[in-house]
Amino acid sequence: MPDRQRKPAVLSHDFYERPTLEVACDLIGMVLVHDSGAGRAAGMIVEAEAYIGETDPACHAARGLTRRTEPLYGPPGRAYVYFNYGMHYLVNAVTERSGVPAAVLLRALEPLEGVELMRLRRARPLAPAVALCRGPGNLTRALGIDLALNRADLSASALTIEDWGFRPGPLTWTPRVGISVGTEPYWRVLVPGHSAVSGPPARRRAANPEAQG
DNA sequence: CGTTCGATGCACT
DNA sequence: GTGCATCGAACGT
Repeated sequence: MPDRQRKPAVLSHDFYERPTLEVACDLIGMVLVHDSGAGRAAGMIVEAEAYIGETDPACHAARGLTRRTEPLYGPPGRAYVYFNYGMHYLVNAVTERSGVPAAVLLRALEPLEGVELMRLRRARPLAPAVALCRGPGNLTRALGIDLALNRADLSASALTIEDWGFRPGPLTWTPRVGISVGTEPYWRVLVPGHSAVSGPPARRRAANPEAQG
């Protein structure tokens, strides 16, 4: 667990109302917290991806405004949660400003609180703690995030993102993963070498802190 | 170590 | 009917 350097502070809407790539890298080290009836679970964000506008072919807004993509066009600082592959919920933080469809997909967390609750929710409760929130589908499962939290206010709801003072070192940017278009830009940001980052073990080990900033 | 593939349900055309 | 911003088990090497 990284050293905590200050008391938790919930991120305000201003944090999200900025260029999406800035928000994406600044989210690394922040803490996603879900306070539910079942209890509290939280983890530090170690991997994220930016999806930016209707011209980004991998962004859900590439095909325009629909009922599903409506939250992307809404105010920044809200959650955009959707259901994928028939079994996984994925959570994004909406960025930019109203009318500009953009968001940051949260892909992996280092568990900090509620590890036992995460185990109860996960399909593989015996996995090492660091693997409980590795991958975008896994982290929503571990934190109990589903469509009920779509459009939730990330500054004032059961689902928040907070600054606990963690400041990971230099970050690495790579192409986004799991998509068939829009793989050119390096819009995935992560803590290099962190064992909670998604992907095969070889790739996680291969990352080194010198990679890039 | 690597790759392949089934599960599973919904939004959108 | 098609295609997913996935996961992990089951294989092959």
